[in-house]
Amino acid sequence: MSLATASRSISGRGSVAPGTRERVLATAARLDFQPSAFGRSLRLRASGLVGFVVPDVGSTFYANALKGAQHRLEAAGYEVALMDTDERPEREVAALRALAARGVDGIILCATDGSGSAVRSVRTRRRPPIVFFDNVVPGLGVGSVALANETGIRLLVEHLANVHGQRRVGYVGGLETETSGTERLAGYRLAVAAGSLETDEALVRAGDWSLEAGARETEALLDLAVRPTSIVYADAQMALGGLSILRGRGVRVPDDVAIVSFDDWDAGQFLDPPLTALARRDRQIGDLAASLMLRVLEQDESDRLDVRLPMELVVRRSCGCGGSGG
Amino acid sequence: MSLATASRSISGRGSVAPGTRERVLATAARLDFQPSAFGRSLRLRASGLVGFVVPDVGSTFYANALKGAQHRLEAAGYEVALMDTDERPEREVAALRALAARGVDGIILCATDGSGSAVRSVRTRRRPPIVFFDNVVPGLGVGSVALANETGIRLLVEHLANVHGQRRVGYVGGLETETSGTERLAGYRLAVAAGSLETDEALVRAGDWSLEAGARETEALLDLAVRPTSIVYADAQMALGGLSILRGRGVRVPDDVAIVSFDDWDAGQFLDPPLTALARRDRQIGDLAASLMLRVLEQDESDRLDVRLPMELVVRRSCGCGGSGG
DNA sequence: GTGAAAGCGCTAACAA
DNA sequence: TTGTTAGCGCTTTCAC
Repeated sequence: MSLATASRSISGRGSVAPGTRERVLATAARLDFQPSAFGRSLRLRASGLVGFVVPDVGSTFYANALKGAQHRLEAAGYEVALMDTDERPEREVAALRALAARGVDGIILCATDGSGSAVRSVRTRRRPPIVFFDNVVPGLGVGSVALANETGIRLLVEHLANVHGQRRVGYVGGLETETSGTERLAGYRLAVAAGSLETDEALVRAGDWSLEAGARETEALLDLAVRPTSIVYADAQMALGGLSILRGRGVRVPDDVAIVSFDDWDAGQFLDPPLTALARRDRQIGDLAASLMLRVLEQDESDRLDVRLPMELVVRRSCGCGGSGG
Repeated sequence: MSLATASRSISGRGSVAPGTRERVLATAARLDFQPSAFGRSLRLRASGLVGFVVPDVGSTFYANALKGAQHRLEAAGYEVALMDTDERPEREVAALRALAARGVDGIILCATDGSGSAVRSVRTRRRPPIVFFDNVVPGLGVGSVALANETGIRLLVEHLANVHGQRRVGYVGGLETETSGTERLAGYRLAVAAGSLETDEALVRAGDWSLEAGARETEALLDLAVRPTSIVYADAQMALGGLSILRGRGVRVPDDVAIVSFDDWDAGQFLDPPLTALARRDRQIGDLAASLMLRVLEQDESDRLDVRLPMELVVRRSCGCGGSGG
């Protein structure tokens, strides 16, 4: 019984007599034999590995997106190689290089550098296909999945304006190096223009998604000669940071200042006051990104696909509604 | 110029004339050459990869532990291969097998199956060293890092008893297939006994760490002929679930029922009421687990090390204290 | 249906 | 210092 037959029996390719195969499988089991991925990948020039690159796995959004992608990919026989860029372009470059060296078959990437210069700067011999998610670099990669950032923020602003008659709405944004940041900002501006709300550039603050930034920028907003009567936060972390400042300063929410935020999450309903926010399907975005990748890997599809996931407004009390949660 | 010289120049091992090396490096850069990890690992019989296996990356605790481990390992030139078991022993087995096939140099494992039968059932030819974290299988592996579960819960119960005069304290526990579950339960029983509190088995409920379990078991506690006057939750998710039930039933917290919980996290202070809980250093546990792993991988240390991270009580208002947060 | 042999990309031992 | 060679574990022609 030769090496070749053993290989055929275990991999299932090629033809082997049923009896022989059984014998091979039995001894393999007895010897705790597992084919080495190295030899296999080396020979096959494919690793069965898909890279997944995010700015921060510590964020539940990315962690859950990862889970979604992992599930889908594992079902298709792939494993995922995770890289965390810490929101730093240099680390993004390093991650991309490392994944290429590891021979991944594809990369699902949340770009930290929206201009795409990080991605473009990485020159490697093998260039695995890239699916962007959350932060998209236009024109690059074989597809993308992202949230409907712009319409999401518009939903928020329009709710404040139309339902609560808000005219002076502040905005605490995320990083503008990321499309999730620029698109949300664009959504704010569009909504403000469309609703003829007050357009004061002092109302528009740039944060970096963090609790601290939320606190800092909220303070800036409160220190304005004329305060906003409501604030839109581009993510939940910053809303939390803002909430702590508002509370610390004795500002009543929503009576003095109403607040709403982009991300929703489990605990939103338990805050004081319960937070009006946009719900997203964390896992779905990862799942979709994985599906796009598999489409390329398995079906060889080459037409690019760009998916946008709609957001749903979850009304609670921080916007001024009397609603649920209490 | 031969293959060997090129290899030596790039890997930095062996001696090469400075001029030659420079020339090699230059052309390598020009050709975007990267050594293939497959060939390298195959030859070296080492992958530079460490597996990291958790029950749920979606949980911020594990996600941050992962980040901590990743940082430490990357600094030492390793990459991490993440696996998510979804809290299911079969998946733990599958993950362990997959990692072995991928040739990881070591595995950092949060066991889902505290009995260790999952780990033990995995027979592979190469057996990478295992460092346990969070959930430990006693006697297995080369080391472990976990939280001081028992003393942590005691801190909580003792605070309720000594500061707030609580005598009838309910407990909503986690999975008892995990050491984090059994140890926390043990801590509760110890504290109850030590403080001569009411020992009614109906007060002790078993959950599974989830929001839903927290809600369900809290209902059971409220439906008791004689309600507890306070509840200890073994994690924050369940505390959140409990909070929603308490609120829904119009039970005042902390006046009617005081609550405290094991995990603390960013949003704890913004809840209504702010949650008294135990703070942990999420990333530190991952970092430590990685250090233990590196100790084995790099220094060949063979004496096992078992580390317990102390917990710190963060007093807010849900326990009955008048403290900060509002 | 089965076996022999070549080769994927790399490095280490040895020879020059 | 540099080159030659063998072999890590696997799969796949190509004979048989």
